[in-house]
Amino acid sequence: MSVEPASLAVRQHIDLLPTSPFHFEGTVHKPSHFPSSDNAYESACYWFSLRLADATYGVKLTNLGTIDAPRLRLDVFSASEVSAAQLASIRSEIEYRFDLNANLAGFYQDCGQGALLKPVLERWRGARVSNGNSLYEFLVITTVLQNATVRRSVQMMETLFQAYGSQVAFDGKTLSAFWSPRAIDETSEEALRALKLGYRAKTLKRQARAMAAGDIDESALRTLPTDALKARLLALYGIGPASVWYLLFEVFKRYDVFEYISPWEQKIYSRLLFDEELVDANRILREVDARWGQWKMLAAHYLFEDLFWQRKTRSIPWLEALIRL
DNA sequence: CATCAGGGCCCTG
DNA sequence: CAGGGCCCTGAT
Repeated sequence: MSVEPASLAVRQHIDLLPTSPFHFEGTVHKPSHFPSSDNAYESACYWFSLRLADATYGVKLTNLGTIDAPRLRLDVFSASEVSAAQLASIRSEIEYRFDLNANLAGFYQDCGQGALLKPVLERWRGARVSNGNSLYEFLVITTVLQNATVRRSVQMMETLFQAYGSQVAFDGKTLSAFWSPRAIDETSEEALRALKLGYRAKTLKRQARAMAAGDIDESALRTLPTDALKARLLALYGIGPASVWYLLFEVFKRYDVFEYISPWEQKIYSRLLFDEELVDANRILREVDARWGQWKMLAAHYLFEDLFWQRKTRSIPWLEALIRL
C-alpha cells in the first residue's frame, strides 16, 4: 500500500516518428476500454505510468505532427537519471505497444472501399492497435474483466492498484502504477480474497507465479507465429477463448484474429453489421471473414471504437443498455 | 427480501 | 464435450 505518490522529477525527451498515416487520438485513446487510473488523456496528450525492467516511469506522449506528417514527443519522467540504454528500451517498448511502426497501407487498400468501413476509415485513418500495458498487466486486466460488469471490473482494478500498486506524480498528474508480479506472488490468496476478488484470487496468484518464475518471455512470444502464440497463451491459467482473443489482438497486434465473440460483443456486432438485435455468432464470424479476411479484427476494431467515439457526442440507447455501468 | 446474470474459465464426469 | 461451480454486485 503506497502512502505518498513518488515524485518523478527527472525529465528527458525524444521525438518519435511513427509511420504515416498516423492518427494520434485514435491511437492513444480507446473509448471502449474501461477507465483506469494509470493513464490520462486530453486532446493532444496522453500520460501513463510505465513499468519496465523493474523501474517505474511516467510517460507523456504529445502530438506534434499531422496525420500525414506524424511526429510525437516522448517525455520520460523518472525518479533518477535514465541512461541512454534505458531510454532506448523505453522507446522501442512504446513503439511496439502503440504499434507506431505499423504499415497499414494494405489494410486501407483492401478494406477502404466498403460502404460500412469507408466513412470510419476516413475518420480514423492512421489509428493503431494500441495498448500501453505489458503482457502481465493485460493478464490482470482480462482477469478482472471475467464474469463482471464494467463497473465491477473498474472497482477490482482500482482495489488492486491501491493494495499492490503505487502512485506516481509527474507533469502535474498523479497516476497509479502497476506492481511487480512478485508483489502478488508473495501475497496470500486469502489476502486477495479479502479484497473481494473472489475466485480470481487464484488466477492472479497463478499468473504472478508464472511471471515471477520467469516462465514467460514476452519479447520471445512477440516473434511467434499466431498459432503457436495462441497455444502458449491458452496454457496460462485463467486464459480461455475470450481472453486469448483480446491478448492476441491488443497485446500482440495480430490483425487477423477473430474466431471468438463474447455475448456482449455479439450484440454490438449484430447491430453494426446486420442492423439486427442478435445474430448468430457463427454468422457474424463468417461475415467478418468474408468481408475483411486477414484484416478482419483490425477492421472490426475500427468499427467498434468509432461507435464508442460516437457515443461521446450522442446518445446511442441500444448501446447504453449493453454497457451496463 | 431473494434470485440471477455478468465483456469466463476450470474441472469433472 | 456438457454442465456445475465460482466471488461479488447491482438489477429486477
